[in-house]
Parts: sequence; C-alpha cells; structure tokens
Amino acid sequence: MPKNTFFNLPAEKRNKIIEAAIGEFSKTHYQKVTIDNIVNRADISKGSFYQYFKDKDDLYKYLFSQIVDQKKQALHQVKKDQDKLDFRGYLLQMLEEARKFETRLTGLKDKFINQCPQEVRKEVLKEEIPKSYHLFEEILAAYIERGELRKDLNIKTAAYTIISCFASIEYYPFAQGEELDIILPQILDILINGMKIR
Amino acid sequence: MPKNTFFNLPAEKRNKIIEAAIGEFSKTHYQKVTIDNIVNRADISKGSFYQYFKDKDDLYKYLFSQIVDQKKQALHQVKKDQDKLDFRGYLLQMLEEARKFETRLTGLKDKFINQCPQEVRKEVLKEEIPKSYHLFEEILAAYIERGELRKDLNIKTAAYTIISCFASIEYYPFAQGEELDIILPQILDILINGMKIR
DNA sequence: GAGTCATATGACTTAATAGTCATAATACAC
DNA sequence: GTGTATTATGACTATTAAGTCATATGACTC
Repeated sequence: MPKNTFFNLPAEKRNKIIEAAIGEFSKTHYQKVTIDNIVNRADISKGSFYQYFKDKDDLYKYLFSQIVDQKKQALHQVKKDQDKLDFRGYLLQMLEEARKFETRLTGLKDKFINQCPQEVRKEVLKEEIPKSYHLFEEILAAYIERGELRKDLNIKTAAYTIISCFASIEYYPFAQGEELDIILPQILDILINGMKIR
Repeated sequence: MPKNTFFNLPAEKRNKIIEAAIGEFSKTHYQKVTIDNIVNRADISKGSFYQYFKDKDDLYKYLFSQIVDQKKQALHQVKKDQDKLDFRGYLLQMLEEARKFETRLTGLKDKFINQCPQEVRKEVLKEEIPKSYHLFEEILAAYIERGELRKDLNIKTAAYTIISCFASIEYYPFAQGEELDIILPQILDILINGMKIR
C-alpha cells in the first residue's frame, strides 16, 4: 500500500503519478520499468517517489487493485439488465463491457498479471480472483433459479470454465479473416449447451 | 538458436548445461536468472557460455522448444489407445499424461511462458501454439467422425475451449478439501455436454 | 615438437538502476 | 517573522550483472 504521504497529495498530482505509472507499465515490460522513467514522466523527484511508495511492487499492486475495482464496477453495471436478458445475452453483454474496458486500458490488466514477478502475481491473484468469481457465481445462481441452467451445475466450476475461456481469448490463434465476433458465439455455444437445461 | 559450438559439445556436457539452466529457470524468475548462476551450476566459464549462446533469450527459447517437443511426444502416446476410449476417457487420459509431465518438470512450461519478456513470449507462442492445437483438432475430428460429437462443432473453437480450461487449471481457487480429481470431471461435464451429440 | 586451429577461462569493463541522504523549499502555528 | 514540521530534491553511492578480450589450454597434423 502507498504511504499516507501519497494519499495526502492533491488529487491532481496523485493522478499525474498514476497516469505516468500506467503509461510506463503499458508500454514497457514490468522488469524494464524504471523508477527513473516514472518520476520523470510524473514530474516528481526520485526522493519523492520513495516518500510515497515503498518500491515498484508497492505502486504496482496499488495500480492493479484500482484497475480491478474499476472493471468490476463496469461489469456490475450490466446486472441492471439481467431481467431483460437470457443467459447468452447477458454473457455477450458482459464480454462487450469487458472488451471496452480492456481497450481503454490497452490490455493493461492481463499484461500486469502476466509480466510481474511470480511473488507479486501470487499476492495480487490471491486477492483479486475471488472477486471475479463472486460476480460470475451470482449470475449463474440467478439463471439456475430462473430455470435456464441445469440445477445440478456446480456453480464454482462453471464460473471457472467461463472465466478460463474468456480470460485467454487474446491468445486465440485467429486466422486470416477470423474475427472475435465470429469466434465468441461459437465458444458460448459450447459453454451454454453444456450448462443449460434441455 | 544455440551456436554450433554448443551442438559440437559432448552430450554429457551439453546435458549438464541444459540441466543447470532448467534448474535455474525452475527456481528463479526469468529476469532474476543470471548467466553467472547458470555457468557456475554447469561448471563452465562465462566466456564459454557466450561461445554457445547469443544470450539468455537464446538459451531460453531453445529450452522451451525442447520441453514442448517432449510434452507433445508424451501426449501423442495416448493416441494409441484412442480406439478403446470414448471422448471423456481420452481427455482424462491426456490430462493425466500432461499432469505427469508437468510434475516432472515442476511446472516449468507455464512458468516459462508467463515469466519471460513479452517479446520472447510472443516469439515462442507463435511457434508452439499451433502445435498444441493441431493435436486437439485431430482428436476432435476423430470423435466427430465416430459420431460421439456434434457434426456442426467448429473444431478450432472447440480445441481452444478445451485448451483454455485446462491450461489455467492451476489457478483454480481450490477450497479446503477440493481436489483436482473432483473438479476435473465437472469441467469435463460442461465441455462434453456442450459438444456431444444427443 | 613446432605450428595451427578450436575452444576455455575469468578478471575486467561497462552500463544500468535501486535506494539514500544532506540540503532546500514550503507550509503552518503562534 | 521566528520556529517547527513536513515534504521535495537530485547528486551520489552501492550493487548487480551483462558482455568482452587477452591469455591459456588442449587437440590434432605433419
């Protein structure tokens, strides 16, 4: 966690630092991101940096939690439409929302999680994964309740299956002319077929 | 690719270097692995290292391709039993084989792919991903042919779905008492239900 | 055993960057 | 406007590790 000196800063300065850090982490591999570059971009001195944060990991974990919180909030927005949407519609909507979010942050979240040292990764995941699961589990429970999905479905496993398929979608080996909006429905097909009542 | 000087080495020495490198990469994060540690462990001089390899990436990519080749070979072994097994049985068998392999190499493959710099990662994946897909696509085609799986299944998408679910299984948030052999069949359930003819 | 080529060595150079600390600036109280 | 506390600064130090190169060793030829 950043130190109090950081949170005492005027919002403008704080944001400038956050933006600078996101900028550096977006463009450069975690290990290659230097404090020097961050402080230069943020127009603060190196000494100040160490007055705000313990070290790079500290800053990093803070950024990550901020991003996850934002994403979670964006996805929760979709919940408002739950009544109007069937399971397939809901998932599509969420994926669209997630895509918009990732685009805005230039894929920072996945970059983050894949590039940071294992220790940081573990620490971050331990805290963040349950949050993602919780949302999906709620959704699944609601659609089981509604009678759209099998009653014997293990909610946690089902949440895992969905999350796995969509978390790694960027590594789908798209062929010439293949686009996400052709692939996504096909993946959904398999998953929904596997979960729904017939 | 390692230089000829490396391949000219007596097998024993070559293996010692490979083992040393695997040892270092297994225990330490990619970026923290130093040439010094590798050469010390392998009992060669630093100068020799640079006579064999261009740099750390060079060694790394070589190791990775070796490991993937070994794994692919292990999985292909399962193919011999294809006639005796239904789709579910076959997948279980493959997962068991994969598990044994990963255990032997202490999860090196996933560590590798997640820890190396993005450039290396991309380069490695570009070459290796199609290999994994190819195997799964062959299997899927065979079981569609046999009439076990839906004829309208998109083979590539289905392969992706399976690979995604099992590639990230180590990040499943196991609760107290939950074990892989309870979870796996449940995931298979969803996937197979989603793919099979009814 | 002199000559030549391939390979091995590790001390040394170079470069990068994390983190410190003495000093300066600023804010705030009285 | 003096005194005190907080925050800012960046030159400096220390560390780490990559990559080089002059020199040594050995193997093989004639």
